[in-house]
Amino acid sequence: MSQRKASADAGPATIRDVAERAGVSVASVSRVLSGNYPVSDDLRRRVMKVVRELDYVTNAHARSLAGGGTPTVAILINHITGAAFAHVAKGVEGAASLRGWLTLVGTTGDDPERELALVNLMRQQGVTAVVLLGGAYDFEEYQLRMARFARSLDAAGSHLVLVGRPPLEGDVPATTVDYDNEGGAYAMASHLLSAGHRRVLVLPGPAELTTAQGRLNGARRAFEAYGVPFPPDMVHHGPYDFEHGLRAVESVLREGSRFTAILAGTDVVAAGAMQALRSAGLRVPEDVSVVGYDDIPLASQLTPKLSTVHVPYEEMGRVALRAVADRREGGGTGRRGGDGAHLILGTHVVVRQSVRPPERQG
Amino acid sequence: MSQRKASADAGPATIRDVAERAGVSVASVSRVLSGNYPVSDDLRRRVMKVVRELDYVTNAHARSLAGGGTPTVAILINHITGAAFAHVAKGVEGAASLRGWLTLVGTTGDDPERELALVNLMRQQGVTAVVLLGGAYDFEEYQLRMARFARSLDAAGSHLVLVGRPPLEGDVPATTVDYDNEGGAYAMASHLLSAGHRRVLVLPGPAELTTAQGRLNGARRAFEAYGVPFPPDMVHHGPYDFEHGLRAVESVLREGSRFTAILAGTDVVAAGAMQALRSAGLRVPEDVSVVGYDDIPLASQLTPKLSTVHVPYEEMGRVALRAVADRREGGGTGRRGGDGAHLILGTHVVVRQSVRPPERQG
DNA sequence: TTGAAAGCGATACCAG
DNA sequence: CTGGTATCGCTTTCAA
Repeated sequence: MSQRKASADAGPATIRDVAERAGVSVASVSRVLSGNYPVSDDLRRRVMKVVRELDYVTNAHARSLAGGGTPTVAILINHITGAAFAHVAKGVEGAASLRGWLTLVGTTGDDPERELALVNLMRQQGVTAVVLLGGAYDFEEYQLRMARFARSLDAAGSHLVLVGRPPLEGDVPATTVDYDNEGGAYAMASHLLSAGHRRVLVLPGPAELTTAQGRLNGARRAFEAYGVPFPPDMVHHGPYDFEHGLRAVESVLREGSRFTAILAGTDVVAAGAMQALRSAGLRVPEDVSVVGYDDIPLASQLTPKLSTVHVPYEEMGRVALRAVADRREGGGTGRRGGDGAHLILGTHVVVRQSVRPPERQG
Repeated sequence: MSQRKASADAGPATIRDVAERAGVSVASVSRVLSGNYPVSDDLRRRVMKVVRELDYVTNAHARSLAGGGTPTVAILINHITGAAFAHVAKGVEGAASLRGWLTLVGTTGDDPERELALVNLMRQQGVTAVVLLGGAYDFEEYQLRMARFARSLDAAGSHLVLVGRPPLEGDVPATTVDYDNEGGAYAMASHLLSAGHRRVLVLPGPAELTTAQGRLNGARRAFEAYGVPFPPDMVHHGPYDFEHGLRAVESVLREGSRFTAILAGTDVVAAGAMQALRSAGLRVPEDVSVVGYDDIPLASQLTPKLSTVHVPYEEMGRVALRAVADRREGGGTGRRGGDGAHLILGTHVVVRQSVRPPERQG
């Protein structure tokens, strides 16, 4: 039963296997593989040969434990489907892999319990940063909850990044990457108003979602600036989905309310709204103008092409990763380019073909 | 300067910190936390109290090294955007987190180099399984390449799962989760043919992509079965995107070729095609019938609603994860429910509103 | 330049 | 039930 010395060991090859077979020390193998230490060409050759023979790869866990380790970002999102998420994720993952970082993904399904569990799980994994994506539900404890996450992660040597969410108040170790949500809505609504629209159906999204609130506020401010009334009965909250846009417009049409334009909370909602209008025999933009928000590919694929607010999702992802990467480089007590930092990217209206002055409508 | 014994240690708390502060052994703390060993209520209470005070979480790397460790699946995909991916990912991630597994995501950007690098990276991470997603480019070395991956991963105690890709030939330790791609195309084409269409424009996708090849073959077989000619000039290859659908139809229209229906390789391509038809003043389905493939949400959001082939993407993700999970449970030398296994899920035509007999067209 | 040995943090086996 | 302790695979001083 003394088959322990056999080369047919169980499990993957270890650094020791490589060392023995190459007739060198484990330290040397480690040095060759890390590449951040001077080694003789001969040694390198011998080691690499064995590495190839054994198809050896370093055990990342052991490496992490010992000090080295691949930096890792974790992206936490409510729902993995949804174009906006995909683009932020693309930005994060792209920037991460560019630096040799790993990307983890977890979904919370709108469940605070799961969110907590995931943050802790990521803490266990020793991730370099945790990126929380997408609008947050504006419950009372949001600030406390996030502050707790931030401190927990910070204490574990990790860092919290909020993307597309409201920043944290006070001295909390977290970075926020946001976009000018309200400004975009203000500009979009202004576009409609300046075209002459006065009766506008507003479908901001879920009432409790911070992004929806911001978009609604932006619109309201624009109306005020134009001195145009903003009747509450023209605002219909609901999920950020096609179905909601469809149903909301159907019901408003059924009630007989008059409107010349629709300001949708997202492009997908706008698509649903357009569908409903079409079914009702109404043309866009001849009879009703429609605008969206997000500028996902769908917007330019609709007929007519949808005028909307461009949100730089992918760039937000890149910026988020860069923020934590820089922070890491800068390391130590140097200027901590991130703590409590609030980066805001711009939004802008993309004018396409779904808006027309009401004079020329119906 | 002797603040080393202070509780304000550097870095996160370790199991030893907890043990000391609770006045118990590290072994006991480990037992309480693992929960898979009998401990007294008193001990548990004391330990948990300290755990909360210190906001302690176990170091996943150390745990993995020592034997325990969270099972992890890695999803490798060409491009992270794209609805089909999102749904498979949802299936995998959902099934994974249900079991407490972690999900890693990496993108290859169609680059074989990066694919290799990622597989190795995952091997280092000691992931339980690597899921390769999406059609593969049918180059000569595909089989060899994948076989190599499979063996590498297998030797490292991991497992390769191919989703939506052709299975591996020979005795290779990999699992394939596929769908009846060709069958779906056959059925879809038959649907068009039985409606009376004879001149059909086919936009299968990229010529080198296995999924596109399968869809094209399915269509061809259907035409043969109906004794209808399948002219090469009615087949236009191109990317799986909106733009391609748009351009292809525009150019065919410009050339003056006649057709009464379009068989698109994906729903997105179909959407582009519909856009081009509309621009040309052609109505769907009155003038031209259009069908897609995939059945992503977009399909039912188009006007008219798109008839297409339903592919159970999310279920494929779930099945893929279940396969590796079962394999793991069954463990050891027991029946290895996975090696070389090839699971094929069904597809079916979803009839909506984009097809009409040609007699009633134009 | 290279080798020997001390941890990194947690698990699990072996005593008590 | 609870406490020591060897061990996992690798990195990194400290010597040679």
